[in-house]
Amino acid sequence: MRLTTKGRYAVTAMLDLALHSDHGPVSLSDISNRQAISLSYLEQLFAKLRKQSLVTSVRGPGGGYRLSRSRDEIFVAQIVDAVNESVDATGCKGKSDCQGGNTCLTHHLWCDLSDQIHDFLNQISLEQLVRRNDVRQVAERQNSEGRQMARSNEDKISAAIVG
Amino acid sequence: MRLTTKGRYAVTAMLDLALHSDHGPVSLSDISNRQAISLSYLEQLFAKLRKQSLVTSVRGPGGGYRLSRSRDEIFVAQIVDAVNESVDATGCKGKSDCQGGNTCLTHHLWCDLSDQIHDFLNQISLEQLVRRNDVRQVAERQNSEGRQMARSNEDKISAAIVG
DNA sequence: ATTTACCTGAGTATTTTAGTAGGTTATTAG
DNA sequence: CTAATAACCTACTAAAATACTCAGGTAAAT
Repeated sequence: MRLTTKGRYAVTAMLDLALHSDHGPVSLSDISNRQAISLSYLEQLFAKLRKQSLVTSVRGPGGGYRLSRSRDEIFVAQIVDAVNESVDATGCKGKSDCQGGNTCLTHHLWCDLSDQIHDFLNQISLEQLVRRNDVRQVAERQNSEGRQMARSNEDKISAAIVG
Repeated sequence: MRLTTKGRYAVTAMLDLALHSDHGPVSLSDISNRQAISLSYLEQLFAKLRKQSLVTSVRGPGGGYRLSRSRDEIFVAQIVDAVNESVDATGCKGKSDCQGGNTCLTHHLWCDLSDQIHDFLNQISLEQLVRRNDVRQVAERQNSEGRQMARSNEDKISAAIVG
């Protein structure tokens, strides 16, 4: 179990999806605008999330992504694992031969730690996150900002035309 | 709290130090040989460990590093933090202004997760690690291999001379 | 048909990780 | 004293991961 910014991006995006999934599928460009994550990077992440059956996609106008199951059945650990495909916690690639054919000193140790962190993040569902007060508040603000965002995009376009 | 290979290297090295600290200071080249971590990389790591007062150094022949306090007073979380100087778990640099002056959706979330993982790793001391059976066994093997290592180095030297 | 938006793959920039090289300084064993 | 040892320091480099861009697809709705 590795914990890097990549996993954070994925969890943030999935949480955004969970927050807006009640009105049909959510497009990646919406998530991109709200969470300030580049569209192409989201596409890469969601390709992996889809392969792990965490989301389903709907093509065509009005399409986007949906959670593949209810919010209380999707856990943070699953999301992090989906985007960090190199799940080997030990650096030994699970082969126990990290150091000249033998297990390294902290091999078992890191397996244990990794398991425990994994268990911990596996108890936290999207549902629990959505219920958090701080998340709800930030989400509220982002929703209203979304409309302003549309305006500011027009500003950008006109600025581009003007020079 | 980030969890990468860098932190693992540091914990492995500190554990090696803990295992061999009963006969005076331990040199980085000893650790390098036993744990197969490059000397210069160890130097970088130990510079940080020293700044965080986790180890003390003794210069000159027979010198090396010592744990700054007893093994049951040094915790895995402290080691990981020492080498991952960018301790900001949120990516917002703790300023809560990660997204255009406002907190991002998962800001508080990642702070919480980070705290809990941190608490978890902060309960695990070097003393506990040293007591583990698997660690003792690997350490045993590495100690006997150390003597062989000296031989194989001579082989390398003679090989270099010959060809 | 055309738009929307997913999908794919290739490519780039930045950062982090890991290791090199080449020193200086402090210490000690001989 | 001096030669060896090992910490300490700086700068550089190679490789990998991360974050992002671009240029094209393809599928499904309007």
